[in-house]
Amino acid sequence: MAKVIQKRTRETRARLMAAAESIIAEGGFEALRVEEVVARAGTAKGTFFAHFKDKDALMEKVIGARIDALLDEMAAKPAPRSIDDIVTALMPLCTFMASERYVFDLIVRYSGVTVIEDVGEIARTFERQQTVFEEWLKAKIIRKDVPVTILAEGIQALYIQTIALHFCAVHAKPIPRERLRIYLTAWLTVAGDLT
Amino acid sequence: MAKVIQKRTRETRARLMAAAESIIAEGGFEALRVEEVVARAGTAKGTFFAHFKDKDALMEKVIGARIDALLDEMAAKPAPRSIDDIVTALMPLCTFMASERYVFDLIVRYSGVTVIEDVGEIARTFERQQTVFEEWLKAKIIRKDVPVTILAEGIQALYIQTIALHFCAVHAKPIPRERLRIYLTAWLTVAGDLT
Amino acid sequence: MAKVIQKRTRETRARLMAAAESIIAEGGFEALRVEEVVARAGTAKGTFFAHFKDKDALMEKVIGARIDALLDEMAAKPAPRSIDDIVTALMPLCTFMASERYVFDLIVRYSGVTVIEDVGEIARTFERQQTVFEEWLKAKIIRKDVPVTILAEGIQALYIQTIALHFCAVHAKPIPRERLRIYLTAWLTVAGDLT
Amino acid sequence: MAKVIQKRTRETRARLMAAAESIIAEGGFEALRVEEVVARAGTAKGTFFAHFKDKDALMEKVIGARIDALLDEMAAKPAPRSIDDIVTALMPLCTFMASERYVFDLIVRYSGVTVIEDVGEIARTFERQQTVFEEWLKAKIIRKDVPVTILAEGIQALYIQTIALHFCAVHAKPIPRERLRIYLTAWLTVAGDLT
DNA sequence: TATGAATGAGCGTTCATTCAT
DNA sequence: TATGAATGAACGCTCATTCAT
Repeated sequence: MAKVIQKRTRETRARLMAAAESIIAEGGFEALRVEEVVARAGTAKGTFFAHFKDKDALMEKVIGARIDALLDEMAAKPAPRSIDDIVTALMPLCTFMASERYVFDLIVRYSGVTVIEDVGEIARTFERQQTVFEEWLKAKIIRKDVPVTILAEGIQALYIQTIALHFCAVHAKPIPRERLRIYLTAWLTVAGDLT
Repeated sequence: MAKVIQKRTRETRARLMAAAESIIAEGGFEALRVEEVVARAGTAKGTFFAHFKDKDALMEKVIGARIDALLDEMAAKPAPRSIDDIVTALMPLCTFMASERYVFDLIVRYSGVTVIEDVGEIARTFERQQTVFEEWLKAKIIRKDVPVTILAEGIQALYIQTIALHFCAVHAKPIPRERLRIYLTAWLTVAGDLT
Repeated sequence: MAKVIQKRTRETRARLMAAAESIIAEGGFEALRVEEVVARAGTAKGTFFAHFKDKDALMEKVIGARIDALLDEMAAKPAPRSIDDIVTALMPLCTFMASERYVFDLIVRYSGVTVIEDVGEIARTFERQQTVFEEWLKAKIIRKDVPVTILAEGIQALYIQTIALHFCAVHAKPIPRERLRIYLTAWLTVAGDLT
Repeated sequence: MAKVIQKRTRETRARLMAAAESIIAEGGFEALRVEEVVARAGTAKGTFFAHFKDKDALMEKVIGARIDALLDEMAAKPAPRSIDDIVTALMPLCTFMASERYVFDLIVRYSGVTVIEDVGEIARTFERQQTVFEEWLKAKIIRKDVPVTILAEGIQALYIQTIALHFCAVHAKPIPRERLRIYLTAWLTVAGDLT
């Protein structure tokens, strides 16, 4: 009995998510309006807020799913063997995060756990990123004088810095992978050649 | 005659700034409302926007002044001689930037130059930071395999990451200077001892 | 200068009121929607709430105006000379107040002054009613053993009771003036003949 | 078997009523939420509406029970022998009805019979009130020129008016029994002395 | 009977920003 | 420069009631 109800709930939520996805596909994340979501999902507005605390909670779910998909791909491929490989491996993630200022801001805002019991979707993906990065760093090429955990956190700091600077500049697309390469070379090696 | 008008203008602007400062002193940056500012300054709302392009422009002015004051202190002291000294020197800046989520977000958003001709207050202080950091790095202790400019940018990336993680955690004050020290040790030396 | 602005304000408010009146004329008070008012007035929603605390405040204004108009008529005619005359004179007011359950409830709720400094429109008309009633009662026909003020308050109590009972019964229109006549005969004379 | 089910039904209903009573005891009638009632009763929302037509039906039950208890006390005492006695006898009822604006409004709304077949709890107590008042009025002190039924209705009108005015004023507790005394003196005697 | 997810329609709010005077 | 009424677009909320299971 309880299971049946859960099913209906899941279906409604799925309809809401699908509606959100279609809106985002058409006009981007920033253009998403709650009113439009419920209209497309064919539900009442109250239903939306019964499923998601607020609009941001939905955004977290959608963005979290996207990042998860990217991390799946990253984890599926063989670990990068060089700094350049790492940069290449990071690019899809960077590209997504830099796709919209709105998305970047939202990710940065929710990238951490505010209260332990209540880990948000995005925060969860950031923890997963750490795992993926650490896996990469077990390869031989990397400096050994710094714990892998710290190196992984640094990768995050440096790719986020790269995106931040990208938004600051006069929006020169694409993401400047050269800057990211320089950062990571310096960060991950002890005698990097920076040409 | 022109001078008289300029004087009145300056006075109005000063009243607006003073009103803003007093509101911030009482309730923090986030609580500042334009409505409240003009009420305290005894001007009309329109007057506010005749003096500041928008609310953020006022915020930039106030925050820029604060950072400038901190940079003045940093520049006045002798250059730090060790990683630990650098961390210590960075703490006041980190503390201010971590004082409010709102302040941190705003600084990050405006830390870069969007359009060359229109360098904002905060962006200007970030350029000044680069100069200060580069000055520090001319001391002997630092790795030589990476250009000073890149190292300075990395310092920024890493102290910002430290603050970001600080906001994520369950707000364990004070700013975890230990994390910052580890980051900078790894970043600035080629064979740091991290014990 | 201030006068010019006041003029614009007055015009906007007039447009809002006119829009409200037209909606009420078409569908009654209960059917009034704020959204529809601002749509017809051609103003923003924010403007509505800048002029009226809430929807009820607008209702008070409109209903207050209606009652004032009725009181104007009542005051313009010669004072009633008999109980029957009084009943007749009261009927337009009763009819309006009984026109919609929504209107009656709203009038009853706002008929008093909650805070001295903030006399609402409807409360004001109730004070005016007292004056009108007292004027009537100066005629000869009325009992002299009770102060006019008390008698006037009683008239209010009894016509409201009449309307309340009217709503309770299975909505037999029109307002049962017979019941009101009996009440007032008993209230205003010392030896009324009740047939 | 049927009996067993009836027992469970009765128990559920009792739990709902008890939950409602405890909420009212803590925060008053107005603060009662169906959500909270079912939460405390440990039932589902649907169950509530299987037992009570709507929220008002529950309110009627609770308020009706309170008024009945007051009427029991009134009926148990000897009939009042003077206007002052009547006022005294009415005070508990007035006090309860004036305890909350919400209660007063709800009672006024349901005090009459809307459809003959469906006499609500509150309407029933109002009919009972008539009987009690009429019983009182059979005593000698009262005017004889008006039928007892009308006098009883008038008592209702006037004590309700008293409460209404009480809500209007700046909430001067307690209920102004002096005003009620004046009203009833005028209503029930032919040559009342109001000094 | 019991369940509880879904409904629904409108209200009030927010508050930086604009613009006619 | 100064004024301040007007803008505006969406958000979040309310919460009694319904209905399919």
